Amino acid sequence: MIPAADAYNLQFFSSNGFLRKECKCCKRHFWTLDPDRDVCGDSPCVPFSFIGDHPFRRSYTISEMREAFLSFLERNGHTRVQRYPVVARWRDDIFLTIASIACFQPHVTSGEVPPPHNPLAISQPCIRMNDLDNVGKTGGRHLSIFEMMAHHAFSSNEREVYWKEDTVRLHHDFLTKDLGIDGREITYIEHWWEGGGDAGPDLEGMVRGIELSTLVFMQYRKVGGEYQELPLRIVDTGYGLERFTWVSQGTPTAFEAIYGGLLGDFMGLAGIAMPDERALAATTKYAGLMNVVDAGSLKDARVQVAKMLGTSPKALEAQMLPIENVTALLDHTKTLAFMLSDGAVPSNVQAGYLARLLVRRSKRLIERTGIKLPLSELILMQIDFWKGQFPSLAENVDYVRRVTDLEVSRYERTIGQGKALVSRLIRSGEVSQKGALPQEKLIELYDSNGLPPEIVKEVCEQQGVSVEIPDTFDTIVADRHSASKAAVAPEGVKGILEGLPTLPKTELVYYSQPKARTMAAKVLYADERRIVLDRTIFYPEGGGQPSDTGSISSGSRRAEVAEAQKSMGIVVHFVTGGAQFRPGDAVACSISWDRRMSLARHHSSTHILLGAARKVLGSHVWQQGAQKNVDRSRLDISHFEKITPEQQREIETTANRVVEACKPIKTYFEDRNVAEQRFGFRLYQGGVVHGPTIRVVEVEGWDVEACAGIHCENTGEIGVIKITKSERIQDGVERIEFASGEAALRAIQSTEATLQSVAEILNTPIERIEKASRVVMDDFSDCRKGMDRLRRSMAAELLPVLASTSEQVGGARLIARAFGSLTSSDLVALGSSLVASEPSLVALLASKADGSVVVMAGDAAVKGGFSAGRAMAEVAAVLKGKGGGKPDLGQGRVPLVEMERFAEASSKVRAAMESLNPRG
RNA sequence: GGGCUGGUAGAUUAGCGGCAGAUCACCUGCCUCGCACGCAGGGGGCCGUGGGUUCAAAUCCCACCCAGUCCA
Repeated sequence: MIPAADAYNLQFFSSNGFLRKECKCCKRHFWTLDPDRDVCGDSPCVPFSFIGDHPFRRSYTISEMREAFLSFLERNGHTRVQRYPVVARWRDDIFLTIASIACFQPHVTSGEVPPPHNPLAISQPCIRMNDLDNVGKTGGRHLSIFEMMAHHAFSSNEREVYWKEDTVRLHHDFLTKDLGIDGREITYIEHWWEGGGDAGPDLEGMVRGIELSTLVFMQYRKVGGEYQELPLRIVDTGYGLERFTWVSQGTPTAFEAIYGGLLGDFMGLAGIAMPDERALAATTKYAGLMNVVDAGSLKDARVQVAKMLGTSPKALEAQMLPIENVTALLDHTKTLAFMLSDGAVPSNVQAGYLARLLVRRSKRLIERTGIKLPLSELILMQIDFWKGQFPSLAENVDYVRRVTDLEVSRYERTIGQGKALVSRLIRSGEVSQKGALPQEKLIELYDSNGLPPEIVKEVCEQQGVSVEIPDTFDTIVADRHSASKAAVAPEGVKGILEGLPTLPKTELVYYSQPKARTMAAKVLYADERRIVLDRTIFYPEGGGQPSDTGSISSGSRRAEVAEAQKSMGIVVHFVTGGAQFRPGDAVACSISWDRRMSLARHHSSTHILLGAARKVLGSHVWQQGAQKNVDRSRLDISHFEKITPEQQREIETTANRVVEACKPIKTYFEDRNVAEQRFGFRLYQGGVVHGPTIRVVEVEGWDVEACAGIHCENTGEIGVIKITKSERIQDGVERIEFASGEAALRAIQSTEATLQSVAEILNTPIERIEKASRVVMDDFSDCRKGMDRLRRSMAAELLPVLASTSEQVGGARLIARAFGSLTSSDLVALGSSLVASEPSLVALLASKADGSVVVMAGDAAVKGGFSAGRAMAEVAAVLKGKGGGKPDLGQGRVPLVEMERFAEASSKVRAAMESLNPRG
């Protein structure tokens, strides 16, 4: 979209003497106080020029800068807001908090929920993984974690907070008055911003070649290709804390400014000294100038910098590479510290996968830098370094250490197994013949076995096999996946309100009177399968809790309610026989009480179990999903390893203690912002909750969640909770299945019944069932072994007897014999002994017990051209059976009655042997 | 959520329709003062589970379970 011509024509600019210019280099428009300036101020149009010469009044540390910003805004009418988690659990479209505004999407930006304060100021740690490869190579312009300082103002038609003028003024004042930057150093580049479906004009604040801030004015929603006005006009600013700090210090890279002494610590661990500051500064400047994006442009930059310093690119690389690795590691470990402390569980899905990716990259960086400490120690160093500014980081230290160590050992195992796989592949012939590993294999090893190409190359070259890693490796992997991507069929939204007139919202009596079993109401709408009432006690399906069932009646008229659904605040009862009712009818409602109580017990149990799991397994446990039902329910939780039987019992015991304690379960509606402040984001276990008010379910002193479901009023009503099963439904997610109340009793009884019937089968009392089953299994095993031995000895004993019955046929000998009670494998065992002792022998053996026939031929007979398989086929044809095989062995089966004609079969084999050339 | 591998003796694995094998570890004996020693012999397998196809399945097909891995 082309923004309106006056979108950036601010009073602020004109009255303060700003001039609008066009950059002679990139042609973008920008505003400046300097009449002589003709470039926009962004790199690559101008180089970084703050290194060693910063334009601030003084230097700031990270925490000083953060405080300067937040207190400046507080002085200017903003309220400071605490940072949000970096794992964006309130969003279903992104995994990580990627910007400060992400904290308020979608509920605040859509206008549904008021912001916690308006205007507000925040410094939000954000994680972005899209430029991981560049981290460390650009002097700190790319970081996987950074803090976005921001002031946000949300204006509507009812209330104007502030818009462009005040935003730019605030920005300019902060930079000039508080930080002491000369106004002529600052340029504002005109830009159009779009993200997450929203759009608006924005101004980029540039100082000395680096973008310090972005001032976005969100005012459109992009629907299709059209821009529609948003109900809110949102000031979405972003001030890069790390960049502000960096520029204020003028250090060669941002890492000195961000990490201070920690950088030196990491360098010390890697045993390297800081390289020449000139080289560092030059590299950073050039990286900015050349807009390094890939390996190619990095190489170019190196050549340039080397020329400038009068050294060779190789020497420069040798000097720079170690520090690039250390700084990247510094960045990755900080990101991990935040993610893991926020409870991210490394896995193969969602945010967990990003955590896994970072662990693996970091592990490789550790190896390259030669650091001897385990990754978990480095992450703990980060926590130690940052916990003063972010106290919550220190709360999960045990979990962070355990999960990191576990994850690293998993990675080592994967790599170890992968290397063995590569070695086997090399030995397998196909590869060793060519002396090169096909590219297809290289891709497959990565895609299926997680082996990075560099490691494959390393292993291969050690064994003299060449490998070529294609430049487009990542693209090839991506193509592999996009080709096989199945079309996702969007599920049609059930139009439960389809065809209904406009109706008022239903009064939800199940909330105000949760113990009401019956209720009088008035019909507002009725057709054959749907009834809408003015009020209802039927809980509609939602939040993993199924709907109530029951009946709606009036005198002799009665409709059975199979299900209730809610949409737009209206509860629709799905019934049979709804046509009997008319709008205005007074009706009596009645719900199936046993069902309701069972559902409530299971739902309350879910909350109790979640709390118990958190207590037993750790505070990284979050609900990943749940489904309640009348006799079984399940709760999915995030956890990094299989729940052991001991842990399962402990969770069960802990949960039942809460039941026994008869704790009150309070449910109430609360302002969203108030509830968030009091209970934090633990509230959102059940997923995204919409609306300005949320319903809080509080198991006193145990668990608090935003939840719409129907609960018991006291934990004692649950009676008992029995965990029936726990399983791993995916990496990082464990499913706990359980039953509550009477259903729990039934579950226990059913297990007992199974046990009972097993005991009957084993003919033993339950108390001795373990021992008895062990004896049975041992006996079974002994029997198998005994049978094997018997077979072998039988064959050995039959051997001489049978051998003496052989007759000479052509150049070979034949033994043909049908037995009464052998199996097919007995025949094979016997036959193989026979032909082993006499290479010219052909054995035709059959069993009258099961109709199996075996033909075996010794080496000499096979060399002579005899085929046991073909002979078998002929035998099968004669005896109306089926069979075949290889030259040395044929097997088949024929109907038992045909066995009487075994002699015919043997003459057939004899004939086949006679036709052979006796000398082979 | 989607894709791809793989599950065979305690461990690592070969076999990929037709007699379940190897190496290490284990046990016994011999040899050496001893070196992850050498030699001979031995024990140890519901070939992940359940169906199906077949005369015949570790092997092919389907479903499930378990493990690993890549992508969003």
